[in-house]
Amino acid sequence: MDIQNLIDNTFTKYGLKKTIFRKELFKLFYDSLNSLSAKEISKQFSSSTDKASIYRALDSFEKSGLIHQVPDKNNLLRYSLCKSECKPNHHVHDHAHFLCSVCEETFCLDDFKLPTAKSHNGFLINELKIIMEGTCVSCKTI
Amino acid sequence: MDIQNLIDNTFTKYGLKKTIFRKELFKLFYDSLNSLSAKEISKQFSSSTDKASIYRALDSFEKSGLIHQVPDKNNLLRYSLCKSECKPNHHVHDHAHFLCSVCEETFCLDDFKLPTAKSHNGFLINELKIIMEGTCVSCKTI
DNA sequence: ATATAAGTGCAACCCATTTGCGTTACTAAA
DNA sequence: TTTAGTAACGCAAATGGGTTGCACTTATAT
Repeated sequence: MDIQNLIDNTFTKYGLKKTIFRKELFKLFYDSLNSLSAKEISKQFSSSTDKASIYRALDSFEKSGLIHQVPDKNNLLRYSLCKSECKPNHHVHDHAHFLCSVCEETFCLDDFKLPTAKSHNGFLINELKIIMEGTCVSCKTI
Repeated sequence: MDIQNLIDNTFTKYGLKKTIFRKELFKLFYDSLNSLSAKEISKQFSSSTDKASIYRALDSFEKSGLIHQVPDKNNLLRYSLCKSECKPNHHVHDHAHFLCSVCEETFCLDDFKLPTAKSHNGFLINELKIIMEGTCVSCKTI
């Protein structure tokens, strides 16, 4: 499925209007290797694009299962494109995240799978995250 | 070692002045089962205690290895008392953290140990965190 | 005692994110 | 194709956690 069809299908499916801005925002995530923060997104659009629109679009994309929040070194809201397994209001993320201390990028380590225990000492576990910090492959070799 | 001696020893050791506020702040952590945010701390002191003093105290306690930052559901700065293994500028935290979705408390799961791998697919790992979300023991039984 | 430096309170600031509101522009139904 | 309904928009103002500058206070060492 190419990106235009993907946008058409998903936007229709979840009642998202196909505005120019939202279509381009989705494409930005689609083309991006890593994650994006509101500030980084803002730089990709003209200055007339309001930050409120960006935050609202991110929020509704997340609710539709298109993108998911990833951790950020500076506690910013930061998102990545979801895999196809994600559904509205039910994200499936079984991988660890890596924060690079040098370039401050966040990477999804898709092959680092998370433990699946559902409880520990009486604590009921709904969600489990593994967040690593260190130096990413690219920064290591500079 | 009782708490007064503990305060005397540690404060002296790390050049922290024994002011009334900082001694009471330390005691608050010492007496608290879980973690504390600046806002929660603020409620425990008179309104003349400025938030800047709280943040500065938290910062210097952390640098001295007395408390460590723990994750928070709402991205607030949140701290817990350290175990004795922590040293100034060198925290040793090999346990997972649990965020309760009901009471929003953060718990240290001291017996849930972290993996110790130093690298993954060329990514160099300095630090690894495991953060669980769900329902804590107390909230489960309500 | 006195000097020094850590700690305090106050006010102002920073900056990411949110909210209110009136307007615009998709979309679906007539 | 027109039209009504509503998602999304832009703008401005607010919110709120955290920080900073500065003058004043207080603990501590000599």
